[in-house]
Amino acid sequence: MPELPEVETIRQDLTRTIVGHTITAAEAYDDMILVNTNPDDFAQRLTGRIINDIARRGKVLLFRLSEDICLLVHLRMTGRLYTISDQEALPEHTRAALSLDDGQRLVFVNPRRLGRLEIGSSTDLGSCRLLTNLGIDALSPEMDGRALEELLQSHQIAIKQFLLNQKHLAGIGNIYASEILFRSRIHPDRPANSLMAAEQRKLLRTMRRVLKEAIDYRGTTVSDYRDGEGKRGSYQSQLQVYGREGESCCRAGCTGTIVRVKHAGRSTYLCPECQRLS
DNA sequence: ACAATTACCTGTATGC
DNA sequence: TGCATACAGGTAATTG
Repeated sequence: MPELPEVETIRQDLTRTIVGHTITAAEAYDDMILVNTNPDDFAQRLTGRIINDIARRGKVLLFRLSEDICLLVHLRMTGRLYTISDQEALPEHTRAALSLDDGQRLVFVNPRRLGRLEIGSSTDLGSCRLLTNLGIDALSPEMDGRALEELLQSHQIAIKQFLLNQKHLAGIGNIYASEILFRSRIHPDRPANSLMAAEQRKLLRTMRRVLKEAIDYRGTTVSDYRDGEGKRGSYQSQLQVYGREGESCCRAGCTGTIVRVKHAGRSTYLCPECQRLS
């Protein structure tokens, strides 16, 4: 569920609330969500560690702990990561929980069990499974016009699917792919390597603007997403095409109607008037 | 190497 | 109400 803006919002929230604290207990209740570890090892390696800082790469959160331990978290479709009080009952579908020295508890809630927690070494992040095949972060300064052009020119796959592939650039998911292409006025079926230089520049500018705006709005809550305190985001109010099939295009002077199509089984929303194939 | 398809899970909404 | 089906913001594995 969460894409770059949602994961970044959680990172900012948790940086404020849990960095500097010590983990006093760590429990995992579901083997399936663990990568390169098991419940006993999970408890043993995390207990007593101090949370030094929280980083993000694409949709992956990295909790850098004392002793060079790094806890990596990918929320996939329905994962939530937020703090509660250790006086509260664990929420339904809690798959793991970290108790902290100040009475907070960080819970990983994941109904569909597609999310993943991995324990790695801060000095050897390259060997972490959650980071393999991850391209440059979409908001990194390294993802500039030259880097994007380089990536686009070697692929003729539809631009929608190109944007969703995390090995090209990391962080964009199904909601923001539709929003970014609509605001760039690029048809989602356009081959990646067919974009003109002006379109490439527009795509890059729009991508940065939309992702940053969504972070300012604390992410998009269509259904499951919650921030680091368990609260909803608000960027859903700003969505211009996603989930708006049958509604009128919002662009001034356009009389088009938003349609929904499929790419690799996933919904794509667009305005056929604003986003032409030819 | 690239692209397309399938599989992994479970909760919710929809239609009959 | 019960049941079948479709769908969901993600990625990995498999196949061509």
